[in-house]
Amino acid sequence: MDYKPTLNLPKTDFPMKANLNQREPQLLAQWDRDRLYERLQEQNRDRPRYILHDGPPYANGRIHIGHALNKTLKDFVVKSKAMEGYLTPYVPGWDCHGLPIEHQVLKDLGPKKREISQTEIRNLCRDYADKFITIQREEFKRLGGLGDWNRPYLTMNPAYEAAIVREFGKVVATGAVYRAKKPVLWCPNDETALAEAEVEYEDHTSPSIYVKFRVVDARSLFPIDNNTAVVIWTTTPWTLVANRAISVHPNFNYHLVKTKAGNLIIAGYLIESCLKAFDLKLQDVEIGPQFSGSRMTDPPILCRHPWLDLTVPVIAGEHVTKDQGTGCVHTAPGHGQEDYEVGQRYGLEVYAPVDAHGKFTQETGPFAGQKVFEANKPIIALLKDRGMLLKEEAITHSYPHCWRCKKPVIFRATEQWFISMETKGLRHSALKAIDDDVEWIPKWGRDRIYGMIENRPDWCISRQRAWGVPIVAFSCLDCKELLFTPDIVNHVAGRMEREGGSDIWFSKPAEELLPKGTTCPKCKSGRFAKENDILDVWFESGVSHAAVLRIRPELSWPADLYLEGSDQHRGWFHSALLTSLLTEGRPPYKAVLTHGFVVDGAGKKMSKSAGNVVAPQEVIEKHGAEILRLWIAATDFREDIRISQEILSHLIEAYRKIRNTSRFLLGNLYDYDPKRDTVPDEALEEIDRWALHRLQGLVRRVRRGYAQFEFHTVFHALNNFCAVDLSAIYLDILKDRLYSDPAGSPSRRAAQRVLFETLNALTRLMAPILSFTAEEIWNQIPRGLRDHDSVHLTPLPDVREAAVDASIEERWEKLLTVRDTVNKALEEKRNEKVIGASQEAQVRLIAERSLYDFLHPYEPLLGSIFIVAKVILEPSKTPQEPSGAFDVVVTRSDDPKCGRCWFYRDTVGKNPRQPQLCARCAGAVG
RNA sequence: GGGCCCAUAGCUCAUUUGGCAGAGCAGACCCCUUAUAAGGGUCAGGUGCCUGGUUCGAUCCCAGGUGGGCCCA
Repeated sequence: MDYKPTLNLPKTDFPMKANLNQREPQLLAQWDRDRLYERLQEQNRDRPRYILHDGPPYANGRIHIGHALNKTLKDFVVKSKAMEGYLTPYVPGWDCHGLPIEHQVLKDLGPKKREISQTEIRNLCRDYADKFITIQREEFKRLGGLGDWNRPYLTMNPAYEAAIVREFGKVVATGAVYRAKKPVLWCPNDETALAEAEVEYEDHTSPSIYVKFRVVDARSLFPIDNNTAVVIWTTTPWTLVANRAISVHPNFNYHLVKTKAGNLIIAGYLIESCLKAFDLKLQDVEIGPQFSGSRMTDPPILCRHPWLDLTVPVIAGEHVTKDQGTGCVHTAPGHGQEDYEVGQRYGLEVYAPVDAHGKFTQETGPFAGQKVFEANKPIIALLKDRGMLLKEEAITHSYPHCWRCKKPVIFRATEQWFISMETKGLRHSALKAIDDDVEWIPKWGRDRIYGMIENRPDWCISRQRAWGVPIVAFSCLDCKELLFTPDIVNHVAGRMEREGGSDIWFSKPAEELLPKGTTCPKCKSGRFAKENDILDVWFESGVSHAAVLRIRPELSWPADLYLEGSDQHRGWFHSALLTSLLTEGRPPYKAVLTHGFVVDGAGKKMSKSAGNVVAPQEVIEKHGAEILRLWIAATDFREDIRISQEILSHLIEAYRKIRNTSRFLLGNLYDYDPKRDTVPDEALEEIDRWALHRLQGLVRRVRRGYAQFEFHTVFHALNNFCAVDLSAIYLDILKDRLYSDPAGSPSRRAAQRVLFETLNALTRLMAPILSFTAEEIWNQIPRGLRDHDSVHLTPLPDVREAAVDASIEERWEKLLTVRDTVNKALEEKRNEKVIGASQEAQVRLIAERSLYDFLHPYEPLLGSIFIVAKVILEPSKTPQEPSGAFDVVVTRSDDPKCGRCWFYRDTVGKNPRQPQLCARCAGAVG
């Protein structure tokens, strides 16, 4: 006879197979339809706020795995904080302006780009950004993140643009903004400045020359004569026109080398290679006194420019290298980035006598009007003439070229806008704020940003581009006076806000933008020119704390948390900190959490060329966003995070374990109604209380994990709890009671009570991470048994102190150790084919006295704990055994097998009405 | 080349500060077929990146190196 129908086997609609890629969109639709985000805000509106401020991704391209990582981590924070009882408005944003979009638009336009206006280009850029915001928004939503996706902040919105201008105005009002000349990459062919991203490095042949700078004052460091010189090496002879110094490395040693070509100052490391270049042999020269670079610069040795009537100092520069040249570096602050920086430290003139066409200006005398590259020849001839040229040859090296015209570019100093790190003490206040006002998670984030702020140059905030927000400033056409008072800036900002954004700056003349009747404070003229530059996009996103946190009523300032990749120590954390300190006097965030980068299974960075890129869309398509979320949760994100097929397949396994465990819980609650069936505490067996105790431990660990943003501990705790405490121990032992005891018996109801509490807690604990699955489970709990429609509206479970029992933990640790040994003995007999299922086994436990005394009260339960037919407990007769020692003897049970519960029982057949059943089952069948 | 960081079983990670290296998953083998494209059990797995140093003792502290990541040059 088949007794299966008489058992209380699990029943549930919750499918074993997740089919996540189909089910997830349904859940997303449910959340959308139920306005889950809005309801969560409404429900928690009187709670304290927790503001996670979203760093705006760039509105360009599809999302990659790094985006998925970042947005999902943010969702973990938002959901867990909401469930901790905070009001958690989350407003996603996009960074819309900037070069990459402008590039792409110009590239798509092709030759037509020369025919259309700046406003038209800006419109195309806006369309482009809009398109990708739409795409990215859908891709982000697909990840399951909760937020105000319908009302994101966009840096190109008129209100945001106005806020940018107002913040710029505030910064101007502090007096920290100034204009100065700075070298930028310049394409003489296209007559435009280029950003670093706009240059391509190509091989280029340049003249390589060694030039003597005659020493005029050696500061008594060494004797000099007319033929004593510092030797420099350069591949851009034309920049010698703008030479203002010679840099040496303070830590290098330099020698005076006496040769027939003169007494030459060269770094020790480089003497050999230089002599070779000069066709000199070591035995032909005399190596004179040596001295460190720092001695040469303090006080500075003075040299004579090779042809100009100019004295140039020797200065210290860390950028000097020992792999090429002479260790003495020609320095032209107007024509090189490092030259500029070192020049700033010494107050050198930023001299760049080159026009937009790349031609020398009038002040260069004989070279005026010549293109700089063409001027190399006459300059070399001049050096040779004056006996200052030691060597000339051609060299092929990597050199920046314009991405558009493919021609070599130059460095050329132009007027730029800066925010000073010093005049208003910005550097100092930033460093202090980093230490005093911000929590950096992990802690080394502090060191990283501190070092950057400590060393960074002034912030160059101007760009010569079309797609951005203008630097709102005017200059008097008559007297060149600069006009950018806070009042004027705010006036323009107001108009931008009301009149469709920053386009009006580009479409209207200066007089229409200024307040009516504005005159030059200096010369009273009424004719003005607009500034042409736009703001660095880092300034735009940097002020989001003002443009978003200060503006949106549901948000507040400062943010509790900024959460981005570790590259943002240089980026958004940095720009937000500086702007906020200038305008608010304190940082815009209380804490900064950083995550690492996604790398492949071997720990290598992902790149198209390496072919190791994992696309989030593909993972979602194949396995579901839930698996992606689980991957993110499983890894310690503070370090680099690996992803590979292998890693994903392990997570899929872990997911199945959690899912199936939940399914088992659900399946055994089909006939349970807590209102009707809850048994009192006394009805719980000790193992039930052990399970509840363990559950409290899980709650404690998981809550701590969320509180400390250590999601991987949450994952591991959930995984271990499901796999070990539940699946391998408690649920395995419980099956007999659940299936075979009468459906309404107190023993079964006690088990169900535990399962219900466990399911409820487990589902909520997993909800911030396994958001889809938790909701799917929640949907399966009968409506009357849950106080919220969505699991995401519930609080995290609290540790129920009444269920915490350390003594149970201790006792069961011992019992489970005995169980392990019994399992080993069972396995031995299984391999000897004595038994198959453990229900066939009879176990004789011969225990040392103290263990015997401990086990004795459990004797009737041991069979169920070990899931065997029968346990016979005996005290050991061997004297003086170590405490806890015991023997296990496993035999096959002599009793018959119950046809219903499959245990071997001596009560089988005792009931004549049910001859195939054990006493318990006979009673249950009735 | 510089700053910051990382390196423990095939994978993901280990409970508070130096004290005999642990989980889960994967693997191999076995059981069950009443969570069933599920469930249970047993076993095997580590020169804790390398080399030195401090210490009674180091995976944990220090120095150097190797490999990797981010940022900068």
